[in-house]
Amino acid sequence: MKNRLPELRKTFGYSQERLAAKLGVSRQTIISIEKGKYFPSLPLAFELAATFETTIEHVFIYEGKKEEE
Amino acid sequence: MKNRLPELRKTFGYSQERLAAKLGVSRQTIISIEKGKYFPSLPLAFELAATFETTIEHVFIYEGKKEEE
DNA sequence: ACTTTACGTCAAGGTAACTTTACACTTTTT
DNA sequence: AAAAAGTGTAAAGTTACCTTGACGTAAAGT
Repeated sequence: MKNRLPELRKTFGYSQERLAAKLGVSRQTIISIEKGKYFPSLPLAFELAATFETTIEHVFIYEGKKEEE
Repeated sequence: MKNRLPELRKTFGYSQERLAAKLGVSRQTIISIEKGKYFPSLPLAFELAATFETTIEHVFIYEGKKEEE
């Protein structure tokens, strides 16, 4: 799962801290998601997409679980 | 957070059990998500959207952060 | 009537997402 | 040069997601 968070965040002029505050999560959460440590919850993914005025699919690039069944 | 899971699932002719098997999750998980007990993880949301050949935004309707039930 | 299929609840337990706090490094600003 | 802003790591704790298993009900097939 790749994500365009760092680019989008910079485009919108947010620091990690301000973005975290805007979304109501911790800075650690932003860092961890940007670094791919784990996936955001679906609500947080929606909030992120809304913040950057786009879709979840545009922010997060899901490459598939493993192989298709 | 509403979702169109039951309708989409029926449209594609899946029982809860077969859908769960296809996605590699338990039937409980499908039930809980359909009933709105909790939100799916982002990867699972992607898998669901892919299964129903649409977008996450079409399957799940997010109404904002502060929502009860 | 009985078995199967489908949907649902409840409960105990594990793991992943998220939190808080603290510390370290680099770059920018004063 | 010192402070401030921005990014990063790590540890320990809480909560949300997901699991397995048992059980109940009702509809549809033998």
